Amino acid sequence: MSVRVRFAPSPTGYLHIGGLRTALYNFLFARHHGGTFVLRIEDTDKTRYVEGSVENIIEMLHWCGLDYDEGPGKGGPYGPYVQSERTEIYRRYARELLDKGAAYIAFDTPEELERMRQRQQQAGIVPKYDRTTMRNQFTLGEEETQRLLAEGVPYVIRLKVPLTGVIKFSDIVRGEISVPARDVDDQILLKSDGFPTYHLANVVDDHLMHITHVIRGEEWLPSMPKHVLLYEAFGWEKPQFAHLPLLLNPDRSKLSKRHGHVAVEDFKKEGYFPEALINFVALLGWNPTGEREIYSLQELIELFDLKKVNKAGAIFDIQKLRWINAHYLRHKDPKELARQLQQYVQERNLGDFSLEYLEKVVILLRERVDLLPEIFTFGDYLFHPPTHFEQEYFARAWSEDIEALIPALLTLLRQIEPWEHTVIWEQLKGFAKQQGIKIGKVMNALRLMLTGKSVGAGMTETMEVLGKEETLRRIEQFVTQHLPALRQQMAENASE
RNA sequence: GGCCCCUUCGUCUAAUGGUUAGGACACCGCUCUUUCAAGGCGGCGAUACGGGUUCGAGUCCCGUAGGGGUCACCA
Repeated sequence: MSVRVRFAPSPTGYLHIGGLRTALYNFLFARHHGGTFVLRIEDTDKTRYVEGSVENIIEMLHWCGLDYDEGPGKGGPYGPYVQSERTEIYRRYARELLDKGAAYIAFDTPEELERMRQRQQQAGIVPKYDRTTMRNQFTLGEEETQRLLAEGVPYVIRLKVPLTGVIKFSDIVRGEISVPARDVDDQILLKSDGFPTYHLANVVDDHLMHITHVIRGEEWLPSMPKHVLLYEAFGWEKPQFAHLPLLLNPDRSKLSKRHGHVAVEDFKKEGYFPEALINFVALLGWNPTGEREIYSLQELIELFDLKKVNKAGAIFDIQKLRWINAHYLRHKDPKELARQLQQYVQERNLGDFSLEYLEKVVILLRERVDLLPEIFTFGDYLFHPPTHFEQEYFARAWSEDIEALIPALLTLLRQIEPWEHTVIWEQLKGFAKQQGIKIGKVMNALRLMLTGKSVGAGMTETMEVLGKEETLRRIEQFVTQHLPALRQQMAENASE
């Protein structure tokens, strides 16, 4: 039987980084085995639905290269793939459970349930639905139940969990697990609004969609006994289960947006590459060798093995993500990067720059930043002449000697041909030697005049990218405009 | 609190019962050098604790401690 897995998010917001990891492992498992990857939307809670989430989930999965084979907008043999369009199915199966005696009807109001929990809490026992004292099929009797139903009194359908015995199941990553039945609650399967809860819908759909492996987050482990009971009540063969370790905040709690963003979309906006995000997230909880850090999606597919998934949760370390992103930044095709950079340029209204120019900018700065858009802050001077000059750097890099050399320097630069960094470098070295000055002093002065800041890419390379004309213009502008202003500032500071 | 899960450097992780417990991020140092990076080289740094099984335990068993998840007409 061929592998069929599903990613089943609920549309309550944006695709979460933890969701992405779950989706990724499902995807990798499916592709590794030549199976099918299904997307199913679990929107059985009308009150939590957020407009646009389905689109966001699909868009982000696509951006990451995790395209599904069956699902909303794509169809497939076991649709519909949106649970709110399948309510009839769940009602039918809930009725089947009723007929089989595996579930029962209950009429308790939310207030009554709340009071029950309070009583239990005060008595020091674990809150759990009490089948023997609440208002349900058993305490009310068949006749009364039918009467209330006929009257249209709201009701729910609950799972009839055995009072004794042990529920056992096995998990691919965690092995054998058993839970005493008395600790399992009589879960509501069908809500009074006619919608199913997760537990019913999930089990029914996984069965109907022929899912062979359920790969989901560890937060679902506690509800496994209920699901096991459901499969047994229906007489269905269970899929195999794999509960993935959680993604954690730095304080080891479940990953949340309290410690930074968690929406995949936010990482995209910040300029992370999907390859980097996938690469990073894949290695959170699984590792093929431990000796390598960089893997393409294709390699991940080839190497993926559910049995090697870790048991312990993993802290989401943004530092390492940045490092991986920086790695991709340094190894991607500069032409492609230039195209991306051009999009950012347009979004930010920074002006008109040719792809040719942007490619040079990328090559110049890619080793100095972790994220492509950081080029705009780190290398702002490549998009407009410097308007701000670091005072501390000015104090260090500027001197009377240097100032006296500017006319000669301009003359030298003007006649440099071709305007290439190796030639510029040789000429400047000769110039420094001839003037009896350290080359470093010349370079620092140039850096100050051309960029305004103390750190940046190689100076002669920067000059080449800027072009001769722009270089000369900036030097002249510095001397005529910025220098007097800087002097004045320095004087003001000194007098304070 | 009940139940369930988990525990190797600060972090992500590797290690058929036999390794000086390996790699990577971060940090530190050196190197390169016109600044800053990148790269190269090196350093720091871990089997939670206590018992047992075994010739031999990170690895198997038990216990303790710590952490997490979950206990809804949410998923």
